Amino acid sequence: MNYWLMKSEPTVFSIEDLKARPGQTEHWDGVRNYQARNMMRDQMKLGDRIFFYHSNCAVPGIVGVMTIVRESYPDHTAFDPTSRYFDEKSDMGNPRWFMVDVRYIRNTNRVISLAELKAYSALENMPLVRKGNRLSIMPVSQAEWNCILSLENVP
DNA sequence: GCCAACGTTGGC
DNA sequence: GCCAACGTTGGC
Repeated sequence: MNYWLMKSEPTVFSIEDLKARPGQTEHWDGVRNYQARNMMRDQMKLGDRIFFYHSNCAVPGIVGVMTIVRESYPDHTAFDPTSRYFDEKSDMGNPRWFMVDVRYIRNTNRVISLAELKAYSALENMPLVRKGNRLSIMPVSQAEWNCILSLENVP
């Protein structure tokens, strides 16, 4: 099983939004970065665990855990001219962008903030805490996953 | 292939 | 709102 972290701006799509969806499941559309796409398309597998991260908000940080319930398939919003994610260069015969379906598992006991994550040397290699890195989807190692979960109950 | 201009991300 | 960092675009 692989571990991941996925970012979303809570004003656009929050963990509460995911929790409220039918089946607590939603497709993760709108990824328009090749590195992130490649990870979704080639490496994300059913059952993988994912940290849900709230970005661009008052307290950016990890807010919950979700899992993959459908592996990659074409992101249909790229074909929709009315979508903010429309990409005229993606055609249905040879889609450029992909997405996966994710399902809510749980909220973390508290928000594990970016500021806090930056304080742990065990996490210093995560793209998340590296200056200038803007990857919206990134792999998380087993050790990093365990480290982060262990912070959940730290007051 | 180079690189300047531009757009986006996302913390602060 | 600011701005640093980075990715993409397009002229040449």
